[in-house]
Amino acid sequence: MDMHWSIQEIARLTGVTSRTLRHYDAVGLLPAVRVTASGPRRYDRAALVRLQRILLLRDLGLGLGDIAEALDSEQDEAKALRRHLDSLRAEQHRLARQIASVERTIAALEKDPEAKEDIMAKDMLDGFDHTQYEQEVTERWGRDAYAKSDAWWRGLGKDGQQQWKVGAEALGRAWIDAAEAGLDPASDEAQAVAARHAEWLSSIPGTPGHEQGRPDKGYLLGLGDMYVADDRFAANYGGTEGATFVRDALRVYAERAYPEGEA
Amino acid sequence: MDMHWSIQEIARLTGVTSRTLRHYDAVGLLPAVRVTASGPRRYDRAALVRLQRILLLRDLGLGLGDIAEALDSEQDEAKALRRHLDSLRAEQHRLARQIASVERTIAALEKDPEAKEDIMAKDMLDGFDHTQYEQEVTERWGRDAYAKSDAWWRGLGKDGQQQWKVGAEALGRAWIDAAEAGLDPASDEAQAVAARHAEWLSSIPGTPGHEQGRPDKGYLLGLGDMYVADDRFAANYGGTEGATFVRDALRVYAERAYPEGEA
DNA sequence: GCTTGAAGTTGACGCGACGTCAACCTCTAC
DNA sequence: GTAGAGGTTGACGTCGCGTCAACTTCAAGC
Repeated sequence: MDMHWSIQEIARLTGVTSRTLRHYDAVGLLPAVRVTASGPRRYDRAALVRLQRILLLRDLGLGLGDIAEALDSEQDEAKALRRHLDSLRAEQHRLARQIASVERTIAALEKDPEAKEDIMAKDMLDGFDHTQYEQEVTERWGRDAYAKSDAWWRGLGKDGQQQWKVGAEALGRAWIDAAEAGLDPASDEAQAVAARHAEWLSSIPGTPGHEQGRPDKGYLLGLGDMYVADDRFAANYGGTEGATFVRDALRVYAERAYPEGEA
Repeated sequence: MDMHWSIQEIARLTGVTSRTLRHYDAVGLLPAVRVTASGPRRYDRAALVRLQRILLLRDLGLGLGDIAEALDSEQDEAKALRRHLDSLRAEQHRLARQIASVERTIAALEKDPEAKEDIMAKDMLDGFDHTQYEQEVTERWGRDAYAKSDAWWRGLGKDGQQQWKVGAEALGRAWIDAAEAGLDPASDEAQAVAARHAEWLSSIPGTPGHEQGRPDKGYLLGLGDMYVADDRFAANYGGTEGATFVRDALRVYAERAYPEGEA
């Protein structure tokens, strides 16, 4: 009645490779008994039972670290499994959103094959009329602001205009990602995007606050409302709900970045 | 009108880190222009456009290698995206199955908390009555086969019996995984499990074919049918449909492993 | 001229769970 | 003696960068 098995016997028995067993030994997940320091590994019945539990949890998708925790801290496999389940569900939602995005992109490519350049990397130098926003900007920030802004725009030149638009695009993607991920507008991730947004705005000459190196608080809040209210702006942030997320995040950012008494 | 930007400008513009840009340069995905070999990297408008396409595809979940292929081989972004979509869907199904498994395991743990040992690592030395299969084995393979088998079983001893059961468990998991993955019973993966199954069977003294080092062809096929017909056996392979998968895979294996004329 | 700072450069390690050599030892069988 | 089976210990590769570390270069302020 043998009291132990060789590494190959365990491997054949359980269907894992001997390399895997050596790895589990190396990381301490399944220590093997050794006669001499550098002699063959031997496994006893207790090891075999432990390996079975390891494999069960591994099949359920847990990482080796989590498996070690669950097995060693005794009594909370269920807790570990529930936590794991949450992360699996989150991953599934992420996948679902990604699949939807890929489908939309494919559909757009198929609908208008010639639009590839537009979709894949809109040059945006054509088809974008900066002046279409004249009324909004003028009404909200005064004729002077628009005049400065338009002069700024024409003064940028081709490269500068593209630079501005690329920044807007990148921010749009970042906002959409954050909103679709279901983040809290007050979360660190969302606030980091808000900070990028503010920095980007203040880099534009002619915008209120440009001289101060950071956007005017009222301007920031007003922009947020405008994104939500106007579909043309909202489209840049994934529609009205995306724009709402942007507005909320900007509000939180404004409250934090401009303490009491500041304009 | 500047014709190029520094690495930091591109980073701020697009929201990626400079480390990422260096990486893309290093792997050739987005080569930068350099004045001297070890001087600063410079990016022009073409690079900026390429980077936008890279980021779009990256957001859709493609790997850098796939992105490089899609961008360089021109004209088949849609093809690359469709292939990617397939893998995303496969991953989603895998996740769904895994979630279901975790849920079942949690439910089992909650329903009977004391069954933890049974579920997590059934010792199986208790509660498993080898003799309950006497009738089936006897009827199908003759009283002599059962007598030899039973003598073998009792002769195994505690360790040997556990060894046998652990092998059966591991095979069960492998079969269930293969069946749930939607594999073809004739696929390489399924046939590899079938080969393990055959090897495991032939290792048992008293089974038809043990002396030949490989199971009797008829025995193998008969077992497959028995797994499907008898729920108690089928339970080891995830129910009737799992057992059906096992039977089909074993049939294919038998046809291939025992060419014409062989028994 | 000297210091400091900002921005750039090239390595190199780390992550996760092993697969996959490579080089070597040891025991048994012929 | 030699071949083969089965064991050992490294060490590299995977994927997409994050994160130091150590160094250079350039412009501004003292």
